[in-house]
Amino acid sequence: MAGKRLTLADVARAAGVSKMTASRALRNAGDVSRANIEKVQQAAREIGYIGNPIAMSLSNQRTNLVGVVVPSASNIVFAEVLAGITEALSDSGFQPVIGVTDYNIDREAETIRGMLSWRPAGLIVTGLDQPEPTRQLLEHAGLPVVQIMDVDGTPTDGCVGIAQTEAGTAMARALIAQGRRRIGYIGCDLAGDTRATKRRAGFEAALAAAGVSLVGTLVSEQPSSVVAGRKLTVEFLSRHDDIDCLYYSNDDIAVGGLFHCMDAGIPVPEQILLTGFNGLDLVQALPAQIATTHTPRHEIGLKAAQLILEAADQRSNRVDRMIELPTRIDITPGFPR
Amino acid sequence: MAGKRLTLADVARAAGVSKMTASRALRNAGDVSRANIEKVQQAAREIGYIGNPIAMSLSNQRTNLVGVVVPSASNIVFAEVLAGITEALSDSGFQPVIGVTDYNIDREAETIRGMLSWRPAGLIVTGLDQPEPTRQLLEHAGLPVVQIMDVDGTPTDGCVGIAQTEAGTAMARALIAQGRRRIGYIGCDLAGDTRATKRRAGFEAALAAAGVSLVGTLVSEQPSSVVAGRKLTVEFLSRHDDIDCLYYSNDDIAVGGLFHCMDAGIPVPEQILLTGFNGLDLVQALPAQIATTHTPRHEIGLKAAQLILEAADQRSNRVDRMIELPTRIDITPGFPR
DNA sequence: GCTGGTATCGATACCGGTACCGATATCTTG
DNA sequence: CAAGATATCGGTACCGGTATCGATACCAGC
Repeated sequence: MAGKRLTLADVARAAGVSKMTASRALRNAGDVSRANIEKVQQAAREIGYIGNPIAMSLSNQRTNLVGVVVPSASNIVFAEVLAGITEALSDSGFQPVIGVTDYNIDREAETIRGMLSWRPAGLIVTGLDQPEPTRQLLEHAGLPVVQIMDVDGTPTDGCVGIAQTEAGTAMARALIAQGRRRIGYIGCDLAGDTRATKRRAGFEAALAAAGVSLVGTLVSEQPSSVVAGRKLTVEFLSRHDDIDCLYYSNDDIAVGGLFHCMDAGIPVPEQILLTGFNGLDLVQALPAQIATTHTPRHEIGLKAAQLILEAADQRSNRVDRMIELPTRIDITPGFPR
Repeated sequence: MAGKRLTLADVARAAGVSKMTASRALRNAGDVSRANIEKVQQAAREIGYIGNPIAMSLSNQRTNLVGVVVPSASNIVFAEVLAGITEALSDSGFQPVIGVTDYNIDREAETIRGMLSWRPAGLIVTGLDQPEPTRQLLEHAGLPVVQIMDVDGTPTDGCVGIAQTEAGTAMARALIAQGRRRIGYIGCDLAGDTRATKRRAGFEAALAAAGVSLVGTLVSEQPSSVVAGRKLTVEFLSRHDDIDCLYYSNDDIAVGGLFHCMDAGIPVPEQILLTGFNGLDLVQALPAQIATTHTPRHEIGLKAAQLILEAADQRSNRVDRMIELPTRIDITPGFPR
């Protein structure tokens, strides 16, 4: 039943050695005879001792925690990034601590501050475009920081992501190559989501370079979802009916758009080519083709965590690496128009 | 710039008081004059002091952490539960620490053990059916534990979820009421996912009570996804063609099934009524109707976290409450057959 | 036998907070 | 004015580990 938790002193007593020797024995820290190592480990096992990471952290000024800051937990994209992070950390002895900001910069600053107070072994933060005070916070944190999702800018330390602006540009070129000219944009570009904004900027720039301008734009401040995408599409089409292509800020809303088109009898992609972003699993199974840009979400999480682990391994407080992962455009030709 | 981190002693020195007085002033712990409270808080603000939760935890034997153990991070269902938990915790001063088990019971035990070593303020664990050793671990953890998703069984402490078996039963009755008789089951029932198994059991039992038995069953050990659902449906239909209804273990694979039916020209729900589980946002936007059971995923997370907060608030180490949340069947009548 | 080296161990001092209790000063009260 | 109450402070001992360094024992070498 136990009263209080067992401490190292209990192990030491059970093994008939000092606390110090017990500590060294359990950590394989040397300066202990083989006989005592076994005696201590045996004793620890028998009484069911579990170390106290809090005391350990206080003592040696570092933890086995990795802070992760994402804007949304329910968005499947970040969920997959988190899965990548957890996978990389799973057998390393490190534990992720997740913070969610809801795309709110104040909450982001607060979350980061809260995490730093725990002196984690490293920090993974979404995005490159924190406001200056937050950036300072990261800069002077004195621990490895990896910013993820994005490489369009200057990271404070490490960085793993994709070229967002370039992704928008590439898709614009691909759509033009498909012969599309009357293109609309529909987005759930939350204020805090600079990635979507960058893609859109790259997209519009490339269109302009080809002498094309957007027929119309519809931007919502709601979080993206299939339902939202469907509604936005209805609204957009009620304003602009002469359209041969729609660029959505992500797959979720593009899929919503597709569902509307299917119900409305609009041939996709023949009449309207729908374009999302991310390359979600879902997209491959759809009963009609939509274009998308595949992004390595899982791998972003994986790499980011690996960078932290490497830095922690060599007791460095910097990562100082920038990793750009490739994206891939997936576009099935519609009938030529 | 800074050399090392600021400590309470620095604040005390700056304010011209003792460590103890500074500590009390910052916590509003009483026994401090109004003048000193302001002097200390002013000093803390000026030098930019951030408390050290590690030292604090070691000292008063409790943390502001809430451990959360889920089987999957990328599954949207758990992502939404996590969102609910983060929401409930967001302004409470508590932080969630998330652990992912990948439906592996060994990893689950290990994860829980790791979390307990941090002495969190509480623990939220997915499922009621941990193996005995793990159950013991929770039982003797000496802190509030809430098991979530499921109320079909005996919780070790608190519990927030839905009646899974009953959900299966209810859907079976609803389908029979719709006139469906030739029913098949398609599931991604991972070994560790006892919820899906319970629903299926309830479903089959209710069918049997109505004198109906499943035409066929196809179960996969892969994680569920839209793509998987589509493939499984193709396989199922190649074996059993005389079907008027399919019960899937969740919405993801049901949607995959729908997509196949749409491509294959099978009228849904007229010829085959498709039935998922969860009531995902996605389902409302589909271009064809599928039936589903709405589950309060977000609210499960919310309530679970609230229970932990309440217990932590009154320094209790138990929750001792069982909350069953309602589900709602959403079924649009197809043409009578 | 004495010296220096190596292996092994434990006492002590932290890490950065908080709980507890005693000390001091001011204020009441009879 | 003595005695007790109240408000406010600080010293000290923890919480449960680890780093450091000195102590001890045993060995080889001369």
